[in-house]
Amino acid sequence: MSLVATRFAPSPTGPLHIGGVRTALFNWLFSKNKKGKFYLRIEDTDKERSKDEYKDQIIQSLKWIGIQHDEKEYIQSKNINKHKEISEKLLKKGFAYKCYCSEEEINEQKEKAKKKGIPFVYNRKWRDSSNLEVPKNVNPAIRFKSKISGNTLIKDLVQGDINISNSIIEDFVILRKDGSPTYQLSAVVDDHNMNITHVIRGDDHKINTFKQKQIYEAMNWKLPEFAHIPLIHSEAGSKLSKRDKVSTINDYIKLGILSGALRNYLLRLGWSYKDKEIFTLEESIKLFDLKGVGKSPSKLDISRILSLNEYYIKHIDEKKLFELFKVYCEKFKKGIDKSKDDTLIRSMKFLKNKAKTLEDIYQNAQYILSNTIQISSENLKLLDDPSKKILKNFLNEYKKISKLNKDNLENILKKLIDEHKTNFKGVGQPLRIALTGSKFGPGIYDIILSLDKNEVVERLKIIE
RNA sequence: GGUCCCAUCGUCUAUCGGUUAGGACACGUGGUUUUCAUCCUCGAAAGAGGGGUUCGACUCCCCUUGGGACCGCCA
Repeated sequence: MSLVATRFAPSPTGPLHIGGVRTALFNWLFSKNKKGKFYLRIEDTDKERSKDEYKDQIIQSLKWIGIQHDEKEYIQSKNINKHKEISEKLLKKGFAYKCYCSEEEINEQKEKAKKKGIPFVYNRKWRDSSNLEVPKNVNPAIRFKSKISGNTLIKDLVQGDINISNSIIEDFVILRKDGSPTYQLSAVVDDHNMNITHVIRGDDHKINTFKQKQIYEAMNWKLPEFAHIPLIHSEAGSKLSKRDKVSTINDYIKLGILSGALRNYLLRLGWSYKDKEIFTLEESIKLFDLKGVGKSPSKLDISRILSLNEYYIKHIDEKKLFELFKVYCEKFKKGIDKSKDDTLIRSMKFLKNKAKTLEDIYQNAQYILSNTIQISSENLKLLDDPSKKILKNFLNEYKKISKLNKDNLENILKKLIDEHKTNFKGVGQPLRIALTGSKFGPGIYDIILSLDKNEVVERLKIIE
């Protein structure tokens, strides 16, 4: 079994944030690069906090960004019996023991440790309990018998060699008092059963590797490779929190970010390949490796995301862009009337040139989307009598045209500029305001050409 | 506090002992343009500090400083 297998193992206790998405991406990319498998495992052994809605959110997020897991997602809680079985084995083999300490006792130890300013390590009271009296009516927790002396070395594929003294690893709990397995046990058992070859996860799991390695050794199981990737920091500079405004995929979808852009951004956050900035999905699969992953944490940079998004908006197929736009509007704005579809599809080619996000397209397409044009009092002032006269003349000429194109329009405008002894702005601005209500927006020819002829007439008529 | 990790422009990063330290975003300038943009030109911008090793260090080693992670019967 030399087939590479990676997994992403989130706990459904909250919405997945983009740090997690990046971890999933790296795992997925790594396995696909090696023509291996990528699994999704939902770690729901914390029954109190796990929720189905979060599980769905996680799966949706991954799907949105283009990550597809092999086979059906694994639900960790379904394997609880297997985990318990292993715990039993460890107990029998003498690698684990029953701990009858009460919560109060443990808390007391923690308090003491805190006061002394030393790290809390469980005092291993029940490790060798031959002369202790087992209390009645107390369910024990099962603790793993960690090594007390010596050192352990982990060869991390990203971080390099990490060496720590075994004495700082406490006798961690593998089975709770209520008989349920903890993460340390479940993760190892599942990784082993799933034949995971590479565990790629956030830096914050590094210490767990030293605990988990001991379980592998006790069970005589093959140790997978480990790679701990640096965390993503918020713009403020600390670990990404669920409270950060832009931390979940949905936050970005709401902003009008395209999945390709975010995928590309996340890929380049902590990983690089020479000077290359833009990666198609195929390229990223082909080029991804763990060597390119940096060691230092990186900060989230929204302007970079926006700029990448701008690139993707400009380079995506226009029909496709329209479809995405439509979905975006349905979800976050008002649904688009079918009658506008053709106009919008045609207009994408210039709308996309002034947009960093789908939201920008929405703003610039207002003159198409809404049937009534709102003109602010400030802009209304710009439509003075001379301007109105220009508009009137324009309307007359415009009506006469049988076949509209840019050349025709250009001729009319030139003529008007001449006749009224003004410049392009003198004609263009009133036209834009009358047609769109705004001083800003797409090119005036684009606007006129994108609108139906009678629509243009109607809008100009209103200006009296 | 203990343990571990990290350290190049503001940000993401390239450099695998010898470079005028490169690219991208953001920023500034100039130009094209029909408004806003786009686009193009040019520019400013970095090896945290101190010791070594070496003919030569951003690159290797040590210390300091700074930042981060972990220290749950959460995952």
